[in-house]
Amino acid sequence: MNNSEIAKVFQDIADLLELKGESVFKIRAYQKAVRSIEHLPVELAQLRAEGRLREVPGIGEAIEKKIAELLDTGRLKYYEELRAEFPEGIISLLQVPGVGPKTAMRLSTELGVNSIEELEKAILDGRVASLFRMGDKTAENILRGLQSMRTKEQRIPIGTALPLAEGIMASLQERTAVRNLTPAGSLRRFRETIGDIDLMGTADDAEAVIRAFTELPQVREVLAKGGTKASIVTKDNLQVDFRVVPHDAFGSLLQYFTGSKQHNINLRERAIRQGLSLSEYGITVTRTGQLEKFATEEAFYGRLGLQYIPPEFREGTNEIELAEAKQVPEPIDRRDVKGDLHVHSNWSDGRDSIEDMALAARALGYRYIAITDHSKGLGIAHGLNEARIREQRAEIRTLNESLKDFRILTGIEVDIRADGSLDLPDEVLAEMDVVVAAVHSAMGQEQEKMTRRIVKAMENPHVDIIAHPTGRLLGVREAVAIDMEAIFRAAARTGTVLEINAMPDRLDLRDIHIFRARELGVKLCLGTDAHATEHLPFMRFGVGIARRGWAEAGHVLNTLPAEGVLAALKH
DNA sequence: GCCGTTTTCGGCCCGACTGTTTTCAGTCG
Repeated sequence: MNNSEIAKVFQDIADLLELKGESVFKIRAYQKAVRSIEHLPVELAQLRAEGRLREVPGIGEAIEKKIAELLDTGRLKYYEELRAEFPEGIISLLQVPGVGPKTAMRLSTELGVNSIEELEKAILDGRVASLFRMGDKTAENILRGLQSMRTKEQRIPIGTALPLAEGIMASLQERTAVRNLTPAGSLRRFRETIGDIDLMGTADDAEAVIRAFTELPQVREVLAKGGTKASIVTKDNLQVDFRVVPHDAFGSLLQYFTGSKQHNINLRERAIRQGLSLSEYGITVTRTGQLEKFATEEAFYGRLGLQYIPPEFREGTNEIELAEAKQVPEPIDRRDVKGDLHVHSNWSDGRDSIEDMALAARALGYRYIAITDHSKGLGIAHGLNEARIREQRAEIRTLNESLKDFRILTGIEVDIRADGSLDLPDEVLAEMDVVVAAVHSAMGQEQEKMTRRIVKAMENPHVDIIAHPTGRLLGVREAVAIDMEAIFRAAARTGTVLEINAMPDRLDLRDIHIFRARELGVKLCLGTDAHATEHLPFMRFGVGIARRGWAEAGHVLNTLPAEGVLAALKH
């Protein structure tokens, strides 16, 4: 079983224990284990083999045993017995906003409702409202939750959410005197998908800013509106929560609403031991009841004796311990990136000329790009054969003579065939500045074959970079079946660079892969896979995901100047 | 069920909102 399957079992256990009315601390322990496992950069099976399961925060004696049982047998007796105590389907009720464990249990025992469909029926015929301590409003609230669950976009990719949030922030800046306007929540932590957009700001006149927010042209519906906060649904069907506080309390507010939940819980547990109590309003000294306010997050963390923790690190792993020891890494910044190593042109399936791509890249402050059009095997993308490759190289040479302070590297995105061989002969690859290799076909191969295929490509001395290593497309296509640990080890062994593809529907490698690859000494690079000039700025998404993988500038090849990149590539 | 620079036992994050209530339980973030 893999990590997400095991996490799912423990999530179910936590839900079932809630229905059962077990100790909230026990439930919280399982939930903590789930979150911990979800963010784990290594498979549990491997940790167990190394005898290191107990090093994972939230995994103790009991959960360690359960993981072992799941890994050995694929089943868990405790889980099966627990499930047998409840009607099938009851857990699904917990997915409905407004329905918690108490309500779910009553719906099941008193009304025999054990599915979303039965719940809807029971609301519509009035049975839910007739329950003791329930009423029309509660029933209606649940119905609304049920409908929003169906109609609302679930989690949307950050590539969609961030521009929408920026549009709203720009409108708000134009119309009001709001200050410190910034995203919070998962958007600020740069998770690859976002549930709701959270915005924070400060103002002298909070009410005026809130009012302007609810009257923005993007607004379709106002869900709630008060003196300091409001929630709206945009015309894109996205919920946006906005909160405004006085300037001097902004630090603690932003910290609180950035989360993650587990990070905040860990932070507060630690604060209690220091005799402090944390909230969005500030830090209270328990002994005196004195509330201290913080205008910045730096000051807030500083008061707790901690180094500042970048939002992308705040997932409740070991970031607080590192901040205590003043050993938080300095994550890569967009300004560190000196060039783009994965760019297409109209020589294959790109839209724009090489010159236009180069000029656009230079305008972004880059010193170089690598033109990596597709190879001939990708007929659908007008892949290049040997003859056209030579023509393209001549054009690049001419352009390089006229471009000042900028260099176009010659390259190719060569197709990795189903058997791991490459689509172009070694002699042709040898003449390139940069060889990027990628899988584009036969993506359904079984894990062992796919892993061997990519490892074989990495063993080719001319292959510098593996592009979008897992092949996933967010919300469209799952990652190919592949043994990532084996890929990382082969990359480290052969000196092959793994790409962090910045295209917002790819973000591949993903955060936990970047984390693990780094640990194993794998070189990384950033590439946008741009097929038009307006794709070049997608670099910021790649940088954001790299930061979530705790990557520093030194881990990423194209923070070097062009000569440095060429010197570091293996061929 | 986890965990420890107070503890191997006795703690365990904090506040807001809502609805159905006469003081609070349930849910959410």
